[in-house]
Amino acid sequence: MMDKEFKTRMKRGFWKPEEDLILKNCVETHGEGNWATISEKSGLMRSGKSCRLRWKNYLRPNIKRGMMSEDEKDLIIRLHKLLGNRWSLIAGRLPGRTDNEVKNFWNTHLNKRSCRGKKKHVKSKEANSRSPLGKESQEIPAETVSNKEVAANSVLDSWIEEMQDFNCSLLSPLSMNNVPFLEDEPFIPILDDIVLLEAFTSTGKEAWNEIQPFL
DNA sequence: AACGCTATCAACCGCTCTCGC
DNA sequence: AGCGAGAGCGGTTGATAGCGT
Repeated sequence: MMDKEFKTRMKRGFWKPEEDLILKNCVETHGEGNWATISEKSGLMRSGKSCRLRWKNYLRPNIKRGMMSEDEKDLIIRLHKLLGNRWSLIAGRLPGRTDNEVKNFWNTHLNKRSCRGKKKHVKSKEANSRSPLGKESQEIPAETVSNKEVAANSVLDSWIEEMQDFNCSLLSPLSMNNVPFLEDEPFIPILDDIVLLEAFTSTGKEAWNEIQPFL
């Protein structure tokens, strides 16, 4: 266990390449998950949390860096629609992508769609709020939506429509209170992760066949 | 060229969850 | 069953690169 003094001496901020190397070696030695041990034994003066984050987001094998592909973007939009801000769950569907990366990508590239346009009219510090999630409720003025955005929205809309049709017969046990399945978040955990993946990679009817045994 | 503004992303914070005792 | 410690998650912050004026 770490004492108070040790905690206050913890190093913070950006990681150096040599620190990455030490952490990598330590994870190989002590195993992924023993972050308190790794933090102490590495001598990096980094908290277990910090070590875990660095490993998970940058040093772990098979991390994919760079631009998101169109497929990945599409999947993020779809999954976010269903799961909300459950970044780790969404990232789990994108091989090589981390929750932090997906979250940043959503907040910068995808979520900005909903607040663009307003910036054309309101150029103030308020418009550049550091709280991107708060922009979610803002409306897109029709005249500022580009063709690309229209296309992206139409893909999403068609998918939502498909899912809504599909949900006509897919109601949660709470449907007695007229709560539609997809809007009822507490029901989602009933669906196994793998089944959710299947639901996204197949058509509605196929997904229903996959899900049914679990209900 | 200089300055201010904006976008991006790595990292931290605080809360919740899980597990062992 | 209750408690504490550690791990995990989502929200937020801060540094900085890039762009526009």
